[in-house]
Amino acid sequence: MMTDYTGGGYSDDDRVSDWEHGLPNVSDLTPLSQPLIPPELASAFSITPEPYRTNLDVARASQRTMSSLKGQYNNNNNNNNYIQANNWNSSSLDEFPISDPNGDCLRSDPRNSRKLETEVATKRARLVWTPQLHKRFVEVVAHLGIKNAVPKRIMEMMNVEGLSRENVASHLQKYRLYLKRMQGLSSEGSSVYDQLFGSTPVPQSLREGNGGSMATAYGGQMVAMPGYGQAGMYHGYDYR
DNA sequence: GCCGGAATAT
DNA sequence: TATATTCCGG
Repeated sequence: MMTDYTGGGYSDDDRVSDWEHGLPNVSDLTPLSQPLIPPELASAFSITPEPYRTNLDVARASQRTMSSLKGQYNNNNNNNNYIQANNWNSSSLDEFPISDPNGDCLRSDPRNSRKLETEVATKRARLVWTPQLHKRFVEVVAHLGIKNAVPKRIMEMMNVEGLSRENVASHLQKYRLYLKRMQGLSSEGSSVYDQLFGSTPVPQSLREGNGGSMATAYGGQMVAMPGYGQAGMYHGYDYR
């Protein structure tokens, strides 16, 4: 793909920069959501008007384009649309409640800022549950106890900017599945899974709840979600 | 209308 | 598979 007419230190990058420099400014462009032919004009000339597109329509279309391009070239820059929390300072359970919205948290990472928020109604970027976030999640669930560990409460107590109730609900669903699965697999003693993945104990408060009635809801077994073990390694990154 | 949870979609 | 979205009760 790289051609060989790069000479005299004029690299491809330079050429791209020059090319980019000649591109029109964003403000010079007509928004895609705006029809090229005004509806009145279209009807006057018996032209079928373009379908109305909202900014959201445009955003989705462009997202489809980008993801199809991404799939086509399968490059390694695949985390551009993803939220990652790499610098989450986790804190232990006894430090609750945590109220540090401006700390080193989820959206403080530049990659987490939503693009073109004001210009286009973008869909929220897909959340990545890093080990830090997951740890926080588990701590909060433990703190709340099973009765109160519902998405909204968890979300509030996690106190992570931009984290939605839906994010939490989805993760909670999976977490419960793991708890149930582990319970089944290791009816007594430690299972193979514990040795394979390392294990995160089901927090005591999760078993106690507030009323203390739900003693064996999950059997008091050791449970871990794969990928969130204590080793601190996830997707090849060392988060410790 | 809000919410939680399961089912389903991407 | 991980996460998002939809669906259905309460």
